[in-house]
Amino acid sequence: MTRSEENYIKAIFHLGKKGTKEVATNSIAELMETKPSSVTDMVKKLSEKDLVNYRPYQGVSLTALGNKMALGIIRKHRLWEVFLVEKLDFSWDEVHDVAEQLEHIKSDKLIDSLDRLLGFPESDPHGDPIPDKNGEFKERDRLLLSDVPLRTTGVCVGVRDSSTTFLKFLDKNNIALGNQLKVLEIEEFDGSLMIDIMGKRMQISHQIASNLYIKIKDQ
Amino acid sequence: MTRSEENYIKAIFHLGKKGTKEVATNSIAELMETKPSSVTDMVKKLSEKDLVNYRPYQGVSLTALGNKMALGIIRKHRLWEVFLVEKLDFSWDEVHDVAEQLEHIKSDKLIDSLDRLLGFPESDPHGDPIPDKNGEFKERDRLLLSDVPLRTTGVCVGVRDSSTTFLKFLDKNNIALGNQLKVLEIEEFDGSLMIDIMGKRMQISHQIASNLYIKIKDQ
DNA sequence: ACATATATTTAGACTACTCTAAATTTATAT
DNA sequence: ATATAAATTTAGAGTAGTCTAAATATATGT
Repeated sequence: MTRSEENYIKAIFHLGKKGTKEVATNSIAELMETKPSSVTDMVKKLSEKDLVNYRPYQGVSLTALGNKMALGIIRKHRLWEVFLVEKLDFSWDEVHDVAEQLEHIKSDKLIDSLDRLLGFPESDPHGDPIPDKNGEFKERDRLLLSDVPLRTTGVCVGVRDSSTTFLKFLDKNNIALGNQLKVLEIEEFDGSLMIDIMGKRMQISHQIASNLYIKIKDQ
Repeated sequence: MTRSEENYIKAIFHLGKKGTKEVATNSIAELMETKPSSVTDMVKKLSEKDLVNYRPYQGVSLTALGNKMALGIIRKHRLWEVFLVEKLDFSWDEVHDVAEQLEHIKSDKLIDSLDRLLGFPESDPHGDPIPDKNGEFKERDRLLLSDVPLRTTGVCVGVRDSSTTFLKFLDKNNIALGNQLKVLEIEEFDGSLMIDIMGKRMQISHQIASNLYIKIKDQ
């Protein structure tokens, strides 16, 4: 696969997970910051290679093979992210661009050794799960903070939005993965929450809560 | 610079070091396994960007800027080689292909952090010097084993040929960087040597000796 | 159901890089 | 010095990926 093909496969994978199975040409174009006509061309090519299912005007989905390829790329991306944070002291908002480049390096030995060096991590710095060598990942039983009931106690395990802006915001407010938190109040009017995080009370908007994953305290 | 431009600059750098300053179109083509006509095209392009000096039919040389770029790429290549060997347990004959890919990753922060992680190494697994951030490298005072006189004592510090075949040969014969050795005999007929390496006597051909660098024992 | 808006595809063109084949320049031999 | 060989460049074409503009298909509102 060329670099460009890999990027399309990855985009289709990400769009395919959330919501419907068939991905629209325009949404791929938007995510990849390219034109719909370019997407059509590439999708035809990927279809010839049996990486996607494509019927004109009906959208695209990954084949089993395409899915496997996507998982391989995501595995590499996320392992490199862990490497950058753990070994090279990158912050979690700095890793994405470099990992976008590193994910295309082709060498099974490299990626398996990297996995070993890092101690076979199960999630990346944003809390997203890392597929293993065979493309399997442990599904995390995590919930959006905005979806849990009052008095819920849990640990912050991931972010849904991993944009620089959001991550920097979390840093500024001392919210990090692994932090304990409890929902103290839910404001009906705007959906904002009063939470206790690591012993400190804090008001957060619905917008924030709906981009933070928590794992509910045992049970 | 595109990946392809970087590869040309690197090739011109390597060819420019050994021997004359002006590099021939054909030699670039041969090294890069491409056609001379492709070289001509690219060289014109690099010339426009002020990375090389080019006069038709007269050969090519790097400009100051081109040289700086080449050193940047070589720095990255060699640092990644050290990483692969030191951190991921690659053997010295396995690193080249992966480093060829990694050398094109663009991120100053990445490469400087990697340098730090590795403890600012001065040479790669083959004994070749690693340029620092400013493109300077400490010139090693090393000599080819085939060029030193009888009874010379020294330490093996590098290889001139870093092909898989040669490196595997050295491994098989337990010759590694850092090994102490002494020249016991020089056979006039074929230039072969009898050496003592780490306490073991061994006969090596002129061909081998002329691809091994040694650093002469203090003095 | 029909007009209109939106999504998607097609057609044709452009850039970067590569190639083959032919033309041109430089080097070499006698 | 001139013929011939070797190296190099030019001309023209091909591939991968992208784009714009136009054509076509699908969705939506009344």
